[in-house]
Amino acid sequence: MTSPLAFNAPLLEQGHPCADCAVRLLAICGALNNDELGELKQSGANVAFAAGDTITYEGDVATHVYNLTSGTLRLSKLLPDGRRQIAGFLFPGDFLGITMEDEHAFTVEAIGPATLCRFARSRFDGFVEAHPYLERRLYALAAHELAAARQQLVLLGRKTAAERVASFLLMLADRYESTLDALSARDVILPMSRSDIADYLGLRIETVSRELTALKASRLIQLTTTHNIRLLDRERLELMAEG
Amino acid sequence: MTSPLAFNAPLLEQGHPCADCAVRLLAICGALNNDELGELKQSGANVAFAAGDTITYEGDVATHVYNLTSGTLRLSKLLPDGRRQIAGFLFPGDFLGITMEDEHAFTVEAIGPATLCRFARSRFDGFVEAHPYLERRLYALAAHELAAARQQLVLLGRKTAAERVASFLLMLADRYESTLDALSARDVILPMSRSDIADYLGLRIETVSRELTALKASRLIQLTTTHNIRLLDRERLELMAEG
DNA sequence: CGAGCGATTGATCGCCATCAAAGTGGGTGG
DNA sequence: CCACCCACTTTGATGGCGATCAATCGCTCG
Repeated sequence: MTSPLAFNAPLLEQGHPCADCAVRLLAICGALNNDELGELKQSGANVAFAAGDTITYEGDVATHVYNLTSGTLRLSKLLPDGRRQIAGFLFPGDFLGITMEDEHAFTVEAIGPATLCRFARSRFDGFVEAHPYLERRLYALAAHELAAARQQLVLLGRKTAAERVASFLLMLADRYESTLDALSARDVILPMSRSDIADYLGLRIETVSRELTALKASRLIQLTTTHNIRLLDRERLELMAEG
Repeated sequence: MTSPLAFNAPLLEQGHPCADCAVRLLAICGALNNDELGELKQSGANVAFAAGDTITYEGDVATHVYNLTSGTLRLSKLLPDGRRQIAGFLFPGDFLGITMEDEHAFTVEAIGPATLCRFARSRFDGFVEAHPYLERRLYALAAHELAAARQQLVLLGRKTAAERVASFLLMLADRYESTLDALSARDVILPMSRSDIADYLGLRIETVSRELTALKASRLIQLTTTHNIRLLDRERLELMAEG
């Protein structure tokens, strides 16, 4: 899971190809000025995916990098017998393609309809080389993702089911909080299914469901709909998340 | 867990401060020529730690970066009630300091006696800025660590105790295999205690011990000493590691 | 209105944790 | 040099959390 790490950037003139991009100030584009953005855009293309579509397969050659402009993605890995672990979710503004390997280490799928800004890896690499601060930005993104992944190691290695679910809700809330178009940090939208949550938290869907029910019974959350949760007592939720 | 990612580099003249460094070709130093290495070395200092010493505390301000020259380190994080998760181990040649945050996210401790090459973060950052390919190298390191951490997520989220222990032994073997001074990929040295292994694998020490005993009984490994294991059937071990 | 899928709730099972005790080995002091 | 000590490891007995198996609910869409 990543945070948008928003940047300040000047407004674009009308007609610029990125002028109406919702995530222009996030991810890597926020570090670029108009001219650079135009230059980069020339080698990019908008691509759309439907719910459930696969963007990249684990093991495939990594020919492109992407910026997620709308929707939510999941990064997952399968064991031979079908057990699945979701390594993280990507939200609008997130960059997809931090790797030095030739092959994708994870399968990336669209949870709902999603649009991405795609660049050929070769051209992107060349562009990065010509813009050193982009390199630094990519490094910062990688370092940030690394910290998040290691935090998730603590969750998977040592937390109870209740702690995992509480942590997950707070993570999502923080994520929305740091995003520009957040309604409120209290109202968390879960774009993913219970199955996705379970595979992210190292649990089964029944356990996720039970823990959510328990949180509701304790008046810590309110299940507005299946995919909308209101945090009623953030403080107690934080205590619960950390054991 | 990281791999050394060795580089080719010219021999140093006698008297160079890094001439007798065992890990000069690994980590980030391998990407530098003599003059650059000398320049970097001027701002660095060798520091030694004893078994159990803490190099950095979780939450402390990150004032330095390090290159591990000898020994093994563990990166760990504690929950308020004392539960511990080890996020990874560092081996000679590994770089310590991939972060964009001001504070250390993890506690780093020496498992046995260890020596490190230390640099003030401010000076190191300046040096990196002046040497763009170092920046790229750091990015590659971060990407590599990220891939390793995400692989560990699969282990912690979805693997059984037996699979975790088998995976761990193979990871260590791969690690030694890619290191120059490896005796043989069959003979794995475990510098860390059973407690460290358990906290890395999300298990208890009793379970680690039991699984090692079981592997021995199945003739998959041989416990030369408590901290030396010989892999007798790598193929079956690999099957076991992946479920 | 009915079909079908995802989510919830309930009952039972099993893996690994926990509690407990014995074994082992390395280091120190007599 | 040896005996003791202490920490680490191994082995054994039992228990609990979350998985598994199973049934029902409820929403969405034809």
